[in-house]
Amino acid sequence: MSTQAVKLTSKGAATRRRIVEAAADLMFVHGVAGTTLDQVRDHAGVSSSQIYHYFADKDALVRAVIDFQNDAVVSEQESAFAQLDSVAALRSWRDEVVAHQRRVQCQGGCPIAALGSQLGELDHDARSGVAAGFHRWQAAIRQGFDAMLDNGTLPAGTDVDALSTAMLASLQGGLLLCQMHRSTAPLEAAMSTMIDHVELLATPAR
Amino acid sequence: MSTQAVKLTSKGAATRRRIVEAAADLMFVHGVAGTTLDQVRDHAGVSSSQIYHYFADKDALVRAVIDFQNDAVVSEQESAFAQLDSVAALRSWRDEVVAHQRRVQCQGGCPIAALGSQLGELDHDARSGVAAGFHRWQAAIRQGFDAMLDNGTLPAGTDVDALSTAMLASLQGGLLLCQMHRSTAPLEAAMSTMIDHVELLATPAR
DNA sequence: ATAAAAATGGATCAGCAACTCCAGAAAAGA
DNA sequence: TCTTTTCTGGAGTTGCTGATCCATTTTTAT
Repeated sequence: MSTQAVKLTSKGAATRRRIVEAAADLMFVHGVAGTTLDQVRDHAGVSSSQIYHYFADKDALVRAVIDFQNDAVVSEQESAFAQLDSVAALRSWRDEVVAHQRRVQCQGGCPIAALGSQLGELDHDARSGVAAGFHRWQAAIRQGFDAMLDNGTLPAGTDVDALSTAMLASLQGGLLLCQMHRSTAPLEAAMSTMIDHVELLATPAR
Repeated sequence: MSTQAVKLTSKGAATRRRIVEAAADLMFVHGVAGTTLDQVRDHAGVSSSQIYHYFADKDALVRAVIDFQNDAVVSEQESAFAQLDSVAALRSWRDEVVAHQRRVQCQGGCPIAALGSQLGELDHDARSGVAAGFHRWQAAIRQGFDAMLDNGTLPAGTDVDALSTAMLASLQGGLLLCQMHRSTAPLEAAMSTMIDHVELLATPAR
Protein backbone atom coordinates (compact mmCIF):
# COMPACT_ATOMS: atom_id res chain seq x y z
CA MET A 1 0.00 0.00 0.00
CA SER A 2 2.68 2.41 0.99
CA THR A 3 5.03 1.64 -1.86
CA GLN A 4 4.95 4.01 -4.76
CA ALA A 5 2.22 4.04 -7.37
CA VAL A 6 4.82 4.83 -10.02
CA LYS A 7 4.95 2.56 -13.00
CA LEU A 8 7.55 -0.14 -12.98
CA THR A 9 9.13 -1.62 -16.05
CA SER A 10 9.88 -5.31 -15.84
CA LYS A 11 13.50 -4.25 -15.86
CA GLY A 12 12.80 -1.73 -13.14
CA ALA A 13 11.04 -4.30 -11.02
CA ALA A 14 14.03 -6.60 -11.39
CA THR A 15 16.51 -4.02 -10.16
CA ARG A 16 14.18 -3.09 -7.35
CA ARG A 17 14.09 -6.69 -6.27
CA ARG A 18 17.85 -6.99 -6.56
CA ILE A 19 18.23 -4.03 -4.23
CA VAL A 20 15.85 -5.51 -1.67
CA GLU A 21 17.53 -8.90 -1.77
CA ALA A 22 20.98 -7.37 -1.39
CA ALA A 23 19.75 -5.27 1.52
CA ALA A 24 18.11 -8.30 3.14
CA ASP A 25 21.31 -10.32 2.85
CA LEU A 26 23.49 -7.60 4.29
CA MET A 27 21.10 -6.66 7.06
CA PHE A 28 20.78 -10.27 8.14
CA VAL A 29 24.53 -10.46 8.62
CA HIS A 30 25.48 -6.95 9.71
CA GLY A 31 22.23 -5.69 11.12
CA VAL A 32 20.14 -2.78 9.89
CA ALA A 33 22.26 0.00 11.34
CA GLY A 34 25.44 -1.82 10.37
CA THR A 35 24.46 -1.91 6.72
CA THR A 36 25.29 1.17 4.67
CA LEU A 37 23.54 2.07 1.46
CA ASP A 38 26.91 2.05 -0.27
CA GLN A 39 27.25 -1.61 0.66
CA VAL A 40 23.79 -2.26 -0.71
CA ARG A 41 24.72 -0.37 -3.87
CA ASP A 42 27.83 -2.48 -4.45
CA HIS A 43 26.24 -5.78 -3.47
CA ALA A 44 23.29 -5.18 -5.76
CA GLY A 45 25.44 -3.81 -8.57
CA VAL A 46 23.52 -0.58 -8.98
CA SER A 47 24.30 3.09 -8.59
CA SER A 48 23.42 5.24 -5.60
CA SER A 49 20.61 7.03 -7.35
CA GLN A 50 18.83 3.78 -8.14
CA ILE A 51 18.16 3.13 -4.49
CA TYR A 52 16.58 6.53 -4.08
CA HIS A 53 14.72 6.08 -7.32
CA TYR A 54 12.90 3.07 -5.91
CA PHE A 55 12.78 3.98 -2.21
CA ALA A 56 12.11 7.26 -0.48
CA ASP A 57 14.79 6.70 2.11
CA LYS A 58 16.50 3.98 4.09
CA ASP A 59 13.44 3.40 6.26
CA ALA A 60 11.36 2.65 3.20
CA LEU A 61 13.96 0.15 2.06
CA VAL A 62 13.93 -1.49 5.48
CA ARG A 63 10.16 -1.86 5.30
CA ALA A 64 10.52 -3.52 1.92
CA VAL A 65 13.10 -5.87 3.42
CA ILE A 66 10.64 -6.83 6.16
CA ASP A 67 7.97 -7.65 3.59
CA PHE A 68 10.53 -9.64 1.65
CA GLN A 69 11.61 -11.65 4.69
CA ASN A 70 8.03 -12.25 5.76
CA ASP A 71 7.44 -13.83 2.41
CA ALA A 72 10.72 -15.69 2.27
CA VAL A 73 10.45 -17.21 5.72
CA VAL A 74 6.75 -17.89 6.09
CA SER A 75 5.50 -18.61 2.60
CA GLU A 76 8.15 -21.24 2.09
CA GLN A 77 6.76 -23.32 4.90
CA GLU A 78 3.18 -22.13 4.78
CA SER A 79 1.93 -25.04 2.70
CA ALA A 80 4.00 -27.57 4.61
CA PHE A 81 2.47 -26.47 7.91
CA ALA A 82 -0.96 -27.75 6.98
CA GLN A 83 0.57 -31.24 6.85
CA LEU A 84 1.82 -30.97 10.43
CA ASP A 85 -1.18 -32.90 11.72
CA SER A 86 0.51 -35.42 13.99
CA VAL A 87 3.04 -35.50 16.78
CA ALA A 88 5.46 -37.40 14.58
CA ALA A 89 5.15 -34.73 11.88
CA LEU A 90 5.88 -32.03 14.44
CA ARG A 91 9.01 -33.89 15.49
CA SER A 92 10.33 -34.16 11.96
CA TRP A 93 9.61 -30.46 11.45
CA ARG A 94 11.66 -29.77 14.59
CA ASP A 95 14.45 -31.91 13.17
CA GLU A 96 14.48 -29.83 10.01
CA VAL A 97 14.63 -26.57 11.91
CA VAL A 98 17.46 -27.86 14.08
CA ALA A 99 19.34 -29.24 11.08
CA HIS A 100 19.07 -25.89 9.34
CA GLN A 101 20.49 -24.07 12.34
CA ARG A 102 23.32 -26.57 12.48
CA ARG A 103 24.03 -25.90 8.81
CA VAL A 104 24.34 -22.18 9.38
CA GLN A 105 26.33 -22.73 12.56
CA CYS A 106 23.62 -21.14 14.68
CA GLN A 107 24.28 -17.75 13.16
CA GLY A 108 21.72 -15.06 12.51
CA GLY A 109 18.70 -16.53 14.22
CA CYS A 110 15.31 -15.76 12.72
CA PRO A 111 15.50 -12.97 10.12
CA ILE A 112 12.10 -11.61 11.07
CA ALA A 113 12.85 -11.60 14.77
CA ALA A 114 16.18 -9.91 14.15
CA LEU A 115 14.52 -7.08 12.25
CA GLY A 116 11.86 -6.80 14.90
CA SER A 117 14.28 -6.58 17.79
CA GLN A 118 16.36 -3.97 16.05
CA LEU A 119 13.50 -1.75 14.96
CA GLY A 120 10.87 -2.55 17.56
CA GLU A 121 10.88 0.73 19.40
CA LEU A 122 12.27 2.89 16.63
CA ASP A 123 10.03 2.42 13.62
CA HIS A 124 6.42 1.60 14.38
CA ASP A 125 5.64 0.76 10.79
CA ALA A 126 8.45 -1.75 10.87
CA ARG A 127 7.16 -3.19 14.14
CA SER A 128 3.66 -3.73 12.82
CA GLY A 129 5.12 -5.26 9.68
CA VAL A 130 7.01 -7.76 11.79
CA ALA A 131 3.89 -8.39 13.85
CA ALA A 132 2.01 -9.16 10.66
CA GLY A 133 4.67 -11.68 9.72
CA PHE A 134 4.43 -13.37 13.10
CA HIS A 135 0.66 -13.45 12.89
CA ARG A 136 0.82 -15.12 9.51
CA TRP A 137 3.31 -17.61 10.86
CA GLN A 138 1.19 -18.44 13.87
CA ALA A 139 -1.85 -18.91 11.64
CA ALA A 140 0.14 -21.35 9.56
CA ILE A 141 1.13 -23.38 12.60
CA ARG A 142 -2.43 -23.29 13.78
CA GLN A 143 -3.53 -25.03 10.59
CA GLY A 144 -1.72 -28.14 11.74
CA PHE A 145 -3.39 -28.08 15.15
CA ASP A 146 -6.75 -27.54 13.52
CA ALA A 147 -6.10 -30.64 11.48
CA MET A 148 -5.20 -32.51 14.67
CA LEU A 149 -8.53 -31.45 16.11
CA ASP A 150 -10.30 -32.75 13.02
CA ASN A 151 -8.56 -36.11 12.94
CA GLY A 152 -9.11 -36.59 16.64
CA THR A 153 -5.50 -36.43 17.71
CA LEU A 154 -6.28 -33.48 19.94
CA PRO A 155 -9.38 -33.55 22.13
CA ALA A 156 -12.19 -31.17 21.26
CA GLY A 157 -12.03 -27.97 23.20
CA THR A 158 -8.28 -27.66 23.00
CA ASP A 159 -7.26 -24.01 22.72
CA VAL A 160 -5.38 -24.32 19.44
CA ASP A 161 -4.91 -20.58 19.25
CA ALA A 162 -2.94 -20.47 22.49
CA LEU A 163 -1.14 -23.66 21.56
CA SER A 164 0.07 -22.35 18.21
CA THR A 165 1.13 -19.08 19.79
CA ALA A 166 3.08 -20.96 22.46
CA MET A 167 4.68 -23.09 19.79
CA LEU A 168 5.84 -20.05 17.85
CA ALA A 169 7.14 -18.48 21.04
CA SER A 170 9.12 -21.61 21.87
CA LEU A 171 10.57 -21.61 18.39
CA GLN A 172 11.56 -17.95 18.58
CA GLY A 173 12.97 -18.18 22.09
CA GLY A 174 14.78 -21.36 21.15
CA LEU A 175 16.28 -19.70 18.10
CA LEU A 176 17.45 -16.77 20.20
CA LEU A 177 19.15 -19.02 22.76
CA CYS A 178 20.54 -21.11 19.92
CA GLN A 179 22.07 -18.03 18.33
CA MET A 180 23.50 -16.66 21.57
CA HIS A 181 24.93 -19.96 22.79
CA ARG A 182 26.02 -21.08 19.34
CA SER A 183 24.43 -24.43 20.11
CA THR A 184 21.30 -26.13 18.91
CA ALA A 185 20.71 -27.74 22.31
CA PRO A 186 18.43 -24.99 23.67
CA LEU A 187 16.44 -24.95 20.44
CA GLU A 188 15.94 -28.71 20.67
CA ALA A 189 14.97 -28.46 24.33
CA ALA A 190 12.45 -25.71 23.67
CA MET A 191 10.75 -27.32 20.69
CA SER A 192 10.89 -30.86 22.07
CA THR A 193 9.34 -29.82 25.35
CA MET A 194 6.50 -28.05 23.58
CA ILE A 195 5.90 -31.04 21.31
CA ASP A 196 5.98 -33.33 24.34
CA HIS A 197 3.20 -31.23 25.75
CA VAL A 198 1.15 -31.65 22.60
CA GLU A 199 1.72 -35.37 22.88
CA LEU A 200 0.51 -35.40 26.47
CA LEU A 201 -2.59 -33.46 25.43
CA ALA A 202 -3.13 -35.98 22.66
CA THR A 203 -2.88 -38.92 25.03
CA PRO A 204 -6.50 -39.67 25.95
CA ALA A 205 -5.91 -41.97 28.88
CA ARG A 206 -5.25 -39.94 31.99
CA MET B 1 38.43 -9.03 33.31
CA SER B 2 38.57 -6.81 30.29
CA THR B 3 37.82 -3.59 32.11
CA GLN B 4 40.78 -1.46 32.98
CA ALA B 5 43.05 -2.20 35.90
CA VAL B 6 43.32 1.53 36.58
CA LYS B 7 42.55 2.68 40.08
CA LEU B 8 39.10 4.06 40.64
CA THR B 9 38.23 6.65 43.23
CA SER B 10 34.86 6.20 44.88
CA LYS B 11 33.85 9.32 43.03
CA GLY B 12 35.21 7.92 39.81
CA ALA B 13 33.36 4.67 40.30
CA ALA B 14 30.17 6.64 40.83
CA THR B 15 30.64 8.54 37.58
CA ARG B 16 31.41 5.37 35.76
CA ARG B 17 28.24 3.80 37.04
CA ARG B 18 26.19 6.84 36.09
CA ILE B 19 27.50 6.57 32.54
CA VAL B 20 26.64 2.88 32.32
CA GLU B 21 23.16 3.41 33.72
CA ALA B 22 22.48 6.29 31.38
CA ALA B 23 23.70 4.23 28.44
CA ALA B 24 21.58 1.26 29.52
CA ASP B 25 18.49 3.43 29.75
CA LEU B 26 19.01 5.03 26.37
CA MET B 27 19.98 1.82 24.61
CA PHE B 28 16.91 0.08 25.97
CA VAL B 29 14.68 2.71 24.39
CA HIS B 30 16.57 3.73 21.26
CA GLY B 31 18.70 0.69 20.64
CA VAL B 32 22.48 0.49 20.63
CA ALA B 33 23.04 2.03 17.23
CA GLY B 34 20.36 4.62 17.88
CA THR B 35 22.09 5.88 20.99
CA THR B 36 24.84 8.46 20.50
CA LEU B 37 27.56 9.11 23.00
CA ASP B 38 26.46 12.73 23.11
CA GLN B 39 23.09 11.55 24.37
CA VAL B 40 24.81 9.42 26.98
CA ARG B 41 26.94 12.41 27.96
CA ASP B 42 23.90 14.65 28.48
CA HIS B 43 21.78 11.99 30.17
CA ALA B 44 24.57 11.12 32.60
CA GLY B 45 25.53 14.74 33.16
CA VAL B 46 29.20 14.27 32.32
CA SER B 47 31.53 15.61 29.66
CA SER B 48 32.61 13.82 26.53
CA SER B 49 36.06 13.04 27.78
CA GLN B 50 34.68 11.24 30.84
CA ILE B 51 33.23 8.50 28.72
CA TYR B 52 36.57 7.90 27.05
CA HIS B 53 38.31 8.13 30.37
CA TYR B 54 36.39 5.12 31.65
CA PHE B 55 35.84 3.20 28.42
CA ALA B 56 38.13 2.55 25.50
CA ASP B 57 35.39 3.02 22.95
CA LYS B 58 31.68 2.58 22.39
CA ASP B 59 32.01 -1.20 22.19
CA ALA B 60 33.59 -1.31 25.63
CA LEU B 61 30.71 0.75 26.98
CA VAL B 62 28.22 -1.62 25.38
CA ARG B 63 29.90 -4.57 27.03
CA ALA B 64 29.63 -2.81 30.38
CA VAL B 65 25.95 -2.21 29.69
CA ILE B 66 25.47 -5.92 29.05
CA ASP B 67 27.09 -6.80 32.36
CA PHE B 68 24.93 -4.20 34.05
CA GLN B 69 21.71 -5.57 32.54
CA ASN B 70 22.68 -9.13 33.35
CA ASP B 71 22.93 -8.11 36.95
CA ALA B 72 19.86 -5.91 36.96
CA VAL B 73 17.58 -8.45 35.32
CA VAL B 74 18.78 -11.73 36.74
CA SER B 75 20.10 -10.95 40.22
CA GLU B 76 16.89 -9.21 41.13
CA GLN B 77 14.94 -12.43 40.68
CA GLU B 78 17.73 -14.89 41.36
CA SER B 79 16.79 -15.42 44.99
CA ALA B 80 13.09 -15.48 44.24
CA PHE B 81 13.54 -18.25 41.71
CA ALA B 82 14.58 -20.75 44.34
CA GLN B 83 11.12 -20.35 45.84
CA LEU B 84 9.43 -21.31 42.58
CA ASP B 85 8.97 -24.88 43.76
CA SER B 86 5.34 -25.46 42.91
CA VAL B 87 3.00 -25.04 39.96
CA ALA B 88 1.08 -22.37 41.82
CA ALA B 89 4.29 -20.44 42.45
CA LEU B 90 5.13 -20.63 38.76
CA ARG B 91 1.71 -19.22 37.90
CA SER B 92 2.09 -16.26 40.22
CA TRP B 93 5.53 -15.62 38.78
CA ARG B 94 3.94 -15.58 35.32
CA ASP B 95 1.34 -13.12 36.59
CA GLU B 96 4.07 -10.81 37.78
CA VAL B 97 5.90 -10.93 34.47
CA VAL B 98 2.68 -10.25 32.57
CA ALA B 99 1.72 -7.43 34.91
CA HIS B 100 5.09 -5.83 34.44
CA GLN B 101 4.75 -5.93 30.67
CA ARG B 102 1.31 -4.40 30.94
CA ARG B 103 2.76 -1.62 33.06
CA VAL B 104 5.37 -0.75 30.44
CA GLN B 105 2.81 -1.13 27.65
CA CYS B 106 4.66 -4.05 26.15
CA GLN B 107 7.54 -1.83 25.12
CA GLY B 108 11.17 -2.82 25.00
CA GLY B 109 10.92 -6.53 25.64
CA CYS B 110 13.76 -8.15 27.54
CA PRO B 111 16.79 -5.85 27.86
CA ILE B 112 19.25 -8.72 27.57
CA ALA B 113 17.55 -10.22 24.54
CA ALA B 114 17.41 -6.82 22.88
CA LEU B 115 21.15 -6.34 23.28
CA GLY B 116 21.78 -9.86 22.08
CA SER B 117 19.70 -9.52 18.94
CA GLN B 118 21.30 -6.24 18.03
CA LEU B 119 24.88 -7.32 18.58
CA GLY B 120 24.68 -11.06 18.01
CA GLU B 121 26.64 -11.26 14.80
CA LEU B 122 28.60 -8.05 15.18
CA ASP B 123 30.42 -8.24 18.49
CA HIS B 124 31.34 -11.72 19.66
CA ASP B 125 32.34 -10.53 23.09
CA ALA B 126 28.91 -9.00 23.45
CA ARG B 127 27.28 -12.21 22.28
CA SER B 128 29.09 -14.38 24.80
CA GLY B 129 28.25 -11.84 27.50
CA VAL B 130 24.59 -12.17 26.65
CA ALA B 131 24.95 -15.94 26.57
CA ALA B 132 26.42 -15.83 30.07
CA GLY B 133 23.42 -13.83 31.24
CA PHE B 134 21.02 -16.34 29.76
CA HIS B 135 22.94 -19.21 31.29
CA ARG B 136 22.74 -17.61 34.70
CA TRP B 137 19.04 -17.02 34.21
CA GLN B 138 18.42 -20.60 33.19
CA ALA B 139 20.36 -21.86 36.18
CA ALA B 140 18.16 -19.73 38.43
CA ILE B 141 14.98 -21.16 36.93
CA ARG B 142 16.44 -24.61 37.27
CA GLN B 143 16.74 -24.13 41.02
CA GLY B 144 12.98 -24.12 41.27
CA PHE B 145 12.67 -27.33 39.28
CA ASP B 146 15.37 -28.94 41.38
CA ALA B 147 13.32 -28.06 44.43
CA MET B 148 10.26 -29.61 42.77
CA LEU B 149 12.27 -32.77 42.27
CA ASP B 150 13.24 -32.77 45.93
CA ASN B 151 9.76 -32.18 47.26
CA GLY B 152 8.34 -34.83 44.99
CA THR B 153 6.27 -32.53 42.81
CA LEU B 154 8.17 -33.67 39.76
CA PRO B 155 8.90 -37.37 39.27
CA ALA B 156 12.49 -38.49 39.57
CA GLY B 157 14.27 -38.66 36.26
CA THR B 158 12.69 -35.50 34.90
CA ASP B 159 15.14 -33.62 32.70
CA VAL B 160 15.11 -30.37 34.64
CA ASP B 161 17.87 -28.96 32.52
CA ALA B 162 15.83 -29.20 29.34
CA LEU B 163 12.75 -28.06 31.21
CA SER B 164 14.34 -24.90 32.54
CA THR B 165 15.83 -24.14 29.13
CA ALA B 166 12.42 -24.57 27.52
CA MET B 167 10.86 -22.34 30.15
CA LEU B 168 13.37 -19.58 29.47
CA ALA B 169 12.82 -19.95 25.73
CA SER B 170 9.07 -19.65 26.18
CA LEU B 171 9.57 -16.55 28.28
CA GLN B 172 11.87 -14.96 25.71
CA GLY B 173 9.74 -15.88 22.73
CA GLY B 174 6.65 -14.71 24.57
CA LEU B 175 8.28 -11.40 25.38
CA LEU B 176 9.26 -10.92 21.75
CA LEU B 177 5.73 -11.58 20.50
CA CYS B 178 4.39 -9.41 23.30
CA GLN B 179 6.60 -6.54 22.21
CA MET B 180 5.82 -6.88 18.51
CA HIS B 181 2.07 -7.28 18.94
CA ARG B 182 1.84 -4.77 21.77
CA SER B 183 -0.24 -7.29 23.64
CA THR B 184 0.41 -9.52 26.62
CA ALA B 185 -1.77 -12.29 25.18
CA PRO B 186 1.08 -14.16 23.43
CA LEU B 187 3.25 -13.91 26.52
CA GLU B 188 0.47 -15.37 28.65
CA ALA B 189 -0.15 -18.13 26.14
CA ALA B 190 3.53 -19.06 25.96
CA MET B 191 4.15 -19.12 29.70
CA SER B 192 0.83 -20.69 30.62
CA THR B 193 1.26 -23.49 28.13
CA MET B 194 4.71 -24.29 29.47
CA ILE B 195 3.45 -24.23 33.05
CA ASP B 196 0.54 -26.45 32.05
CA HIS B 197 3.10 -28.90 30.80
CA VAL B 198 4.92 -28.86 34.12
CA GLU B 199 1.59 -29.49 35.80
CA LEU B 200 0.93 -32.48 33.57
CA LEU B 201 4.37 -33.85 34.35
CA ALA B 202 3.66 -33.35 38.03
CA THR B 203 0.37 -35.20 37.81
CA PRO B 204 1.25 -38.73 38.87
CA ALA B 205 -1.95 -40.51 37.78
CA ARG B 206 -1.75 -41.20 34.07
C1' DA C 1 9.52 8.46 -35.71
C1' DT C 2 9.17 11.14 -31.95
C1' DA C 3 7.81 12.65 -27.59
C1' DA C 4 7.29 11.26 -22.85
C1' DA C 5 8.43 8.51 -19.11
C1' DA C 6 11.46 5.55 -16.72
C1' DA C 7 16.10 3.91 -15.58
C1' DT C 8 20.97 4.72 -14.79
C1' DG C 9 25.70 6.72 -13.52
C1' DG C 10 28.37 9.14 -10.69
C1' DA C 11 29.91 13.23 -8.56
C1' DT C 12 28.86 15.89 -4.62
C1' DC C 13 26.95 17.82 -0.39
C1' DA C 14 25.87 18.35 4.45
C1' DG C 15 25.37 16.70 8.92
C1' DC C 16 26.39 13.89 12.40
C1' DA C 17 28.77 10.91 15.55
C1' DA C 18 32.83 8.67 17.19
C1' DC C 19 36.88 9.94 18.83
C1' DT C 20 41.02 13.19 20.20
C1' DC C 21 43.52 16.76 22.71
C1' DC C 22 44.95 19.57 26.18
C1' DA C 23 44.48 22.36 30.00
C1' DG C 24 42.85 22.72 34.54
C1' DA C 25 40.46 21.11 39.00
C1' DA C 26 40.03 17.75 42.61
C1' DA C 27 41.74 14.17 45.29
C1' DA C 28 45.30 10.78 47.12
C1' DG C 29 49.54 9.69 48.99
C1' DA C 30 53.95 10.76 51.40
C1' DT D 1 52.91 20.66 52.17
C1' DC D 2 53.86 19.22 47.76
C1' DT D 3 53.96 15.74 44.36
C1' DT D 4 51.53 12.51 41.73
C1' DT D 5 47.53 10.51 40.13
C1' DT D 6 42.85 10.73 38.98
C1' DC D 7 39.00 13.31 37.37
C1' DT D 8 36.67 16.86 34.63
C1' DG D 9 35.42 20.40 30.83
C1' DG D 10 34.80 21.51 26.35
C1' DA D 11 36.45 22.73 21.99
C1' DG D 12 38.05 20.53 18.00
C1' DT D 13 38.80 17.08 14.09
C1' DT D 14 38.02 13.35 10.93
C1' DG D 15 35.67 10.04 8.45
C1' DC D 16 31.62 8.12 7.15
C1' DT D 17 26.80 7.89 5.52
C1' DG D 18 22.41 9.20 4.17
C1' DA D 19 20.75 12.00 0.83
C1' DT D 20 20.71 15.21 -3.45
C1' DC D 21 21.41 16.73 -8.27
C1' DC D 22 21.69 16.55 -12.96
C1' DA D 23 23.13 14.70 -17.20
C1' DT D 24 22.59 10.64 -20.08
C1' DT D 25 20.77 6.41 -21.78
C1' DT D 26 17.10 3.22 -22.39
C1' DT D 27 12.41 1.96 -22.78
C1' DT D 28 7.47 2.82 -23.64
C1' DA D 29 3.62 4.75 -25.94
C1' DT D 30 1.31 7.16 -29.68
